[in-house]
Amino acid sequence: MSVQPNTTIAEKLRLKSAELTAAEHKLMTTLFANYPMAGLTSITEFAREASVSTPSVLRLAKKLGFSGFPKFQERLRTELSAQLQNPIAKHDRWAADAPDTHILNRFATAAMENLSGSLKLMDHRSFDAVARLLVDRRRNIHIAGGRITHSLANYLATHLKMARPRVELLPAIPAHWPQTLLDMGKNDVVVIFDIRRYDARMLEFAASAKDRGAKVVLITDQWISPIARNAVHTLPLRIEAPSSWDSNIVLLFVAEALLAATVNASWPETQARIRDLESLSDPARRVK
Amino acid sequence: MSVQPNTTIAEKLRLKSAELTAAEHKLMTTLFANYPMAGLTSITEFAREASVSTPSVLRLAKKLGFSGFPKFQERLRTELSAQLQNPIAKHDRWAADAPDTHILNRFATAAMENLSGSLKLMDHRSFDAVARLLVDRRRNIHIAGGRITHSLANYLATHLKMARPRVELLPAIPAHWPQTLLDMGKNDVVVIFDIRRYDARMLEFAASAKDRGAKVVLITDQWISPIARNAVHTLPLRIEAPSSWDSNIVLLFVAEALLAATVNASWPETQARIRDLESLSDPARRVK
DNA sequence: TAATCGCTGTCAAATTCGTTACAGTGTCGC
DNA sequence: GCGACACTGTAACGAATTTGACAGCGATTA
Repeated sequence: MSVQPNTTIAEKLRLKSAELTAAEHKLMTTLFANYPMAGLTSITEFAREASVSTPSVLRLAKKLGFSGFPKFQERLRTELSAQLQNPIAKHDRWAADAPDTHILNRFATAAMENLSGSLKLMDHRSFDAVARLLVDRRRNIHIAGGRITHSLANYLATHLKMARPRVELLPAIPAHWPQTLLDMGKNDVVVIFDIRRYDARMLEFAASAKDRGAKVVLITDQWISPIARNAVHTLPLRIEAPSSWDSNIVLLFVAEALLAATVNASWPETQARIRDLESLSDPARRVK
Repeated sequence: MSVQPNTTIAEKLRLKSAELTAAEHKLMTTLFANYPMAGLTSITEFAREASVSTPSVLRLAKKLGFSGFPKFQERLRTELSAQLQNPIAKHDRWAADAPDTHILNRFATAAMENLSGSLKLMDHRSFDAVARLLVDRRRNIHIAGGRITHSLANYLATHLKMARPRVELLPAIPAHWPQTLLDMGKNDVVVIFDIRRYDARMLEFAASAKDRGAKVVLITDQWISPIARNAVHTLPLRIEAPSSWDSNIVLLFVAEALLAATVNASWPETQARIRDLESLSDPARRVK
């Protein structure tokens, strides 16, 4: 049996520590003193830190089964980034008694990773700035989505309409967009969902909206839609999924978080508005 | 005033993000996607990872105030080892430098809990059974949602239509439902999203559908809609959120997972269908 | 005591990396 | 339109790294 591919370098070193030479022991202790950062500098520095020669480092790397020092370093990096990943990903069994390979579990893992990845990617200041735009009741809000994301735009629009006036969903059909552009000015905010493959017509729409003074807010994926050039705020998200499509869960996450932030920021008005809405849809008031 | 020695590279990037060029933005998102490990490889690899040229990396490093790439890297390493020493910083994996009380973090925590809670609640055998119904191309699929969940029903319907024929979204307006019921028989499947406050008319609709022999699939919350009495499969989910509304993220999660399961189970046909669809929407084929 | 063996460092070749200079590309303002 | 400008990639250079070859050193054994 040869080297286990999944054992960490620390474990390998401990296992082999009996067979290590003096210089190699020095390297080991140096590495453990500041694991694994000590091994992430150049081979020269690592050697100097341990007061041995560079070839000794190389020999150690080879003894552990690596073809060279860069490979050794690559493994250290991989280990570390795995360790830095959200510990939640180390799930203690998701769906009860379903195997880890079950689509539910694979999707759940992907969703968690997308979520934590998106939070790292996103700037919370931009998020707050967008929320402020949505709270401002003097502004007209337009929500737009492409072929895939139109339902999400719809979701955001539906809920935002409950919280405040002057919210419109951009029609799904591009032929109807000019009517919306017609009245657009610097009091308007356009929230656009655009993920790959990016929609060329949506880009034109965003450019026109910007030309007319509207503020464009873009919610996109990690590869960033070209609309970003026309946007005042861009929220990039991770959307990878174990399927032939991307996952739009994080888009909904951001939509809901924006809604919550908007509602929180103007709770008294919103509460009154919702009461009003409910009384209007109360059957007791309807004509029999 | 010059560069603050104690600001992290992440903060610097966020502060300067407005002044960054397109290539630099790519680098930033790449770095954040795997922070800070992505920056600890060679300048060449980092550039390739972000699909930009090596000089662009160098320019970014200089823009942030470093004399060269190695200095930039050194800072990343210093940050990382500081973070590794200090276990409190381990929480920084979520929204960078935003407080734990920030709505983004609170919402993310809720989403994660809802997700893992839902997986425990749900029976994966029911899930598989639902997926099998959706795969069967002889059946007619109807997707229905209430006031809040109609966008999600729309999402599922839109995507399912790409994967297979005979998929219809139930209109939002109850007055149109009888037309759908008219032709419903035991070959029909009705997928209903229903979360609290449960929709009385949707319950009537489900009962009628069942009476006519259709199989009703219910996606609901943990308190379980009364429609469950008429459903052959019920998928209960957790939907609590730190806001005045519930969170529908897990509903979308189940919708996407069902889609993925459906597509996986009939990949050859689906793939052919999607190719066909794309050739139809190819502009080159359109009448000029 | 001498010879062998294994370990370690020095040195230099080869490779990779980091950097600079320059040219092409697109964009904005006049 | 048409310069001016900023941005980006290519190419070439110099610098640093990585690696292999070799020789010195010490320990162990005959």
